[in-house]
Amino acid sequence: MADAPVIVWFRQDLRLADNPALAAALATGAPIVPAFILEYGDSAWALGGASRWWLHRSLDALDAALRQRGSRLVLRTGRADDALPALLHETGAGTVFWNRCYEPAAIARDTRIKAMLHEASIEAKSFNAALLHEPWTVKTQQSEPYKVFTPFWRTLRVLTKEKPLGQPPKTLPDPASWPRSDILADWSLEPAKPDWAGGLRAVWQPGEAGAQARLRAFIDTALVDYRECRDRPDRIGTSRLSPHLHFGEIGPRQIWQAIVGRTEFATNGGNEASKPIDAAAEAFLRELGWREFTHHLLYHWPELPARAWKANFDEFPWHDDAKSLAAWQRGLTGYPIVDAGMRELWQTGWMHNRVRMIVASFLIKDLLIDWRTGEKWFWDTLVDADLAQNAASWQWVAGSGADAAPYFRIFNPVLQGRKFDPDGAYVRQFVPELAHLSTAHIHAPWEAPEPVLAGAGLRLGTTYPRPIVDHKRARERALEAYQSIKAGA
DNA sequence: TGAAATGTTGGGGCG
DNA sequence: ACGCCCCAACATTTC
Repeated sequence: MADAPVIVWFRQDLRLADNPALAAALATGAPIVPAFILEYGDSAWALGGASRWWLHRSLDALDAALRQRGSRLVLRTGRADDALPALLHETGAGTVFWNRCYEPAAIARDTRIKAMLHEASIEAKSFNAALLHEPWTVKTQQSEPYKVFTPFWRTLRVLTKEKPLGQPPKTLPDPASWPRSDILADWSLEPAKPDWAGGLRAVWQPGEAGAQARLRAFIDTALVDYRECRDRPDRIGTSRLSPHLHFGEIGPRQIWQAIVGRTEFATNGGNEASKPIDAAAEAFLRELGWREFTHHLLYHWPELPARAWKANFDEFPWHDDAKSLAAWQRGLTGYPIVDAGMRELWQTGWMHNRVRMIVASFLIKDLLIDWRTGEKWFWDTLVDADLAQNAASWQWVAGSGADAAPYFRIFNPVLQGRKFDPDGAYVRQFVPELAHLSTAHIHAPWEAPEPVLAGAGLRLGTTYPRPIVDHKRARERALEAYQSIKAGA
């Protein structure tokens, strides 16, 4: 059986370095058949449009990287329950390795498949490539999953020592013959008519090389100022690693190691400059901690994407307001910082985190629209759409989630704009019709005198909308609505 | 990982 | 000089 290959089933681990399933396959010395199975979306959380685009590019990149090592990526479609056994049969493989996914549907699928394979005397082993720690291993002293971030983080900080695995060898052992593979282009993951992905292509380089480049660029340029600039959408102050992380083009252990390694290097220098790097590194790793926290939450509360974590929010009197929803989605609310964010999302498949909080607060609290509506829109439009992150973050803003923002925390879009986009550069970039408005009025154009508007080539209600709600009144309305469910808290 | 309302203080104008 | 009022500026509390 020396020639019987091992199948490495790629899923959300589209990388070669620090890939435990691939490393385990290599350790067997057997030929390796790397495979990816595209499952038809039959759930509420089928791949969104932006994710499909990214996946195409990422699979293409993975295939290219494998081909540089004398291997290739075998593509199949259909239910994994059928496609995987078929591939095992065709290749004569008796072993399949994969890295775990932690979404409820994926856990159910993998559990089912593993049992089926064991039944058929096929060796099936899974590994952890996606998280710093397995969700079932991080617990409070009472042996409960953490519900509050800060104590979770304290524990995680101490627990995390693991180093990433290195690069695979220059050549992967290939099978005597390659099984049939689909043609990636036939999957139609990329948009064609119309091709709306131009803005995405301009910003992103999906794949492992792109992920590594982002990480290096972040550490070299933005990390020092991370604490000061992370909330500034007008700067490149964040890592922008989220889509790479979601697809597993880079793993959290690799990022952790790169940041900590960089810190030690700076500290050894013994100069003053090492201090801010330490603080910055800590602040950034904390965000990696939030990612970990949300994935653990979803593991322990599989209902997180669909139902309020705090049950009293089930009775919240949400508004069904198609017109306002459409204005929000298109970036036509009349609040420049909100509109800039929604248009950045539409154009680039991504939105700065600070602005995500602002637009989410606006949808939930100013428009009183159900957080699940926003969750679905983000799911379809974000290149980093991630079930755990998306669900936990929307519930965080709504106030219904674990360790969530208190319900009365309502963002004022004008103040948020002035504070985090002080020069209006972000608004001007994504809301070009406001480009010539002075900084003094850029976040509240309706307060500008008529001559100022005219001078900027603006006609409110025509070239740019008036605010679709009055924030002051919307805030009062939201507080009343929240009051109505408070009794059940 | 807010914002608004309310409370307190202290400087300066003014009778 | 003194008390009174006004109102920033800052602090606290409330939502």
